[in-house]
Amino acid sequence: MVSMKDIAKVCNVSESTVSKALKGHPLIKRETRKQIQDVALKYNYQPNAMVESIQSGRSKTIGIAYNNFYDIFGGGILTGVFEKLCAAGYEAIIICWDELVSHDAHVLSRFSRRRVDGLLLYPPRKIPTPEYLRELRAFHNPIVVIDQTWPGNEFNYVGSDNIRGATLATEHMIERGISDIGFIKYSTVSSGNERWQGFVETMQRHGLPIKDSRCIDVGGLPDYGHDLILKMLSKSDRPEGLVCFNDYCAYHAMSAAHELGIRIPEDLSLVGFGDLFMLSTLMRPKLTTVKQFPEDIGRKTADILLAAIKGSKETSTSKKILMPVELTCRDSVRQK
Amino acid sequence: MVSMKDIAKVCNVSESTVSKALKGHPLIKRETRKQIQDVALKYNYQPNAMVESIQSGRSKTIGIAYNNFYDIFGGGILTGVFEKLCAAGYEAIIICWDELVSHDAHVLSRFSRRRVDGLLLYPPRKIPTPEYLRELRAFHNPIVVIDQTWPGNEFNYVGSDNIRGATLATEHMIERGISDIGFIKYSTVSSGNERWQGFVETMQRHGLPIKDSRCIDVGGLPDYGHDLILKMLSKSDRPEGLVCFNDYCAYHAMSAAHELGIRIPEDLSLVGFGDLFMLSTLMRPKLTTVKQFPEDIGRKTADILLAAIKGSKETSTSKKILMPVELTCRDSVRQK
DNA sequence: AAATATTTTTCAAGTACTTGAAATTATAAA
DNA sequence: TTTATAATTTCAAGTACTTGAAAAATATTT
Repeated sequence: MVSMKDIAKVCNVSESTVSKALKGHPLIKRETRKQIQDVALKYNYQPNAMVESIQSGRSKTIGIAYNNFYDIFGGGILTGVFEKLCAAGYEAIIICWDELVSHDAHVLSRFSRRRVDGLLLYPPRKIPTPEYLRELRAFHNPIVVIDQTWPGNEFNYVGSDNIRGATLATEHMIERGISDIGFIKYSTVSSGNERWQGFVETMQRHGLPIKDSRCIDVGGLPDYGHDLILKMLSKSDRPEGLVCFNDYCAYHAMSAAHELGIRIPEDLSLVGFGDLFMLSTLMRPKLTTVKQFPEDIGRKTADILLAAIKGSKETSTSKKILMPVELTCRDSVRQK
Repeated sequence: MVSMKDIAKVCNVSESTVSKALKGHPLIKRETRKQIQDVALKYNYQPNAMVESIQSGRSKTIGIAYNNFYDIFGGGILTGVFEKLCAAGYEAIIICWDELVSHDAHVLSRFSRRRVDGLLLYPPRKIPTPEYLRELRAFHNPIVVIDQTWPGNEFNYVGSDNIRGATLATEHMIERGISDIGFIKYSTVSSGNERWQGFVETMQRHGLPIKDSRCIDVGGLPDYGHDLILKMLSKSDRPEGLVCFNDYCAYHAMSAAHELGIRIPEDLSLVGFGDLFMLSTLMRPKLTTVKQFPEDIGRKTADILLAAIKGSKETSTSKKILMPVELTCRDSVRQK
């Protein structure tokens, strides 16, 4: 790799002259500057970003603790995040969750050693452990958590407005004259509890009963609790409609219904959550679902993180952002 | 961030003593070493990886030019790549294709400035431009290209054995007594041409004709040429079977068939390529397809790149690796 | 106690730059 | 021609480390 030293030698000047010439310093004579810039171009000189980082104390790199690369929702988030990072001249180091926690030592040390300027957490659907929280609190740079929060969470947070989403889903069913509505919960994550809360509040507001036999919790279960769903639907006493924690649950509910000969939406209406690419439109019938905007979530997250990095010294209180959601009507809820 | 200087001050020794003590140098006295290590642990000292990089001339970072985060096949590749990188103590900087080429200047400069030790290219389905190739050739570190090659490609290459895959797909149809077989081509990428070649060779080997009216090329078309597929299938003179470039094409063929009331597999048999997560098993009927192993491709790619980085000076000839594929029989090809 | 050997620690230079101060060179005025 | 002024360029120190050589401290032998 060609360095400033090389250019200095070729141009017969000192390294500091090269340094100044390349950033257009006015103290350097026009012709000298021109010559140095030409030589730099000719040899395709690229400044060593790591040196700049050491000197400025800013690595212009953020760390992303990421669920996994099969996560289609996460893919949308990353797309939005990278768009903003690129525009700001930042790069990202991604470490997948399993690899992060595979070391018994410090979870964040790989990020610390690379001196990332900030941290973006998009963890898998798990409740944070105390050790992990302790490490996060000891981390000296800004942190934004996506899609997961917890009581007393002191970090910046960006996520979908889950309560509103569940409200939209439930009210849509009620509007279509469905009153015997069940819910597939996912209680091991915050978004799951928020969606459940939205469902409960909406049912109560409309004076509708919430029956235990129609609500199951598939949090953390393998295959999104396919067996549990099958069991609930195989009883003769089953709901007319099911609001599902997410599109995967809805998919399992739909295939369970297919197995049991239950027609959708005639015998059972379904609403999903997420509007995941390649999932909600591929199912037959196509899934009515609450649309989220992962790219917007990614962009917003990056904005907050970059702003926090810029104003590092100011002790701004942590931000909690709820991103809008929309109901996308397709064919899985019966007409009135 | 706590530095060696800080630890040296606390322990009342020089920085070089700290440096040696922390890497367990035997010249440092036991007690001194112990004390320094304890202090480092107490203050959670993390060495600055960028400094090590500058000194060693190895950034322990690779660059990944990546298609986009919605690519489910790419997700598998990244999973395999990251597994190997992590084990080798490497990190990766990912830049999505659109962002890479959005600068009119040097495409690879962002990687060069970060001094990546090697490059991994998983580009979108496009033929490389001459400028881009010129830049690649000028790049001083090892390069591995995934899933895309071209005549005279001088770089390392890892991809699925597309010819064999297409052969398996075509022979499966022939075995099931289907002889009027068409093909959905994707001629703007190398894998597309290889699959076409496998199809042609197999048909010829079995003495079966390849009819123009049954073969369409959807390379680069929006929506994987859905309209073209629809047009072909709406003629009364249509094939009994269609070998498709990939699962997306097969999906579009299937939904076109649904639109036209053509039954699958009774009236039309389909074989896809890829066995993409959430696609081939979600379609109804489930898709018979050629399974690829993206994680293995990722692992192999990382192995080759890391080996090339290690033995940088040796001028080993570039490697061309074809990864195995398998036929996964499901329900989209009619029984004999 | 002095000389020698051994152990332990520090110094200085290198990595690829940046930056303000100091030195050098060129130009203008006296 | 000397002096003052302005325009250029270089020096030196800093960033956070590593490394081999040199120095210092300690232990052993005579």
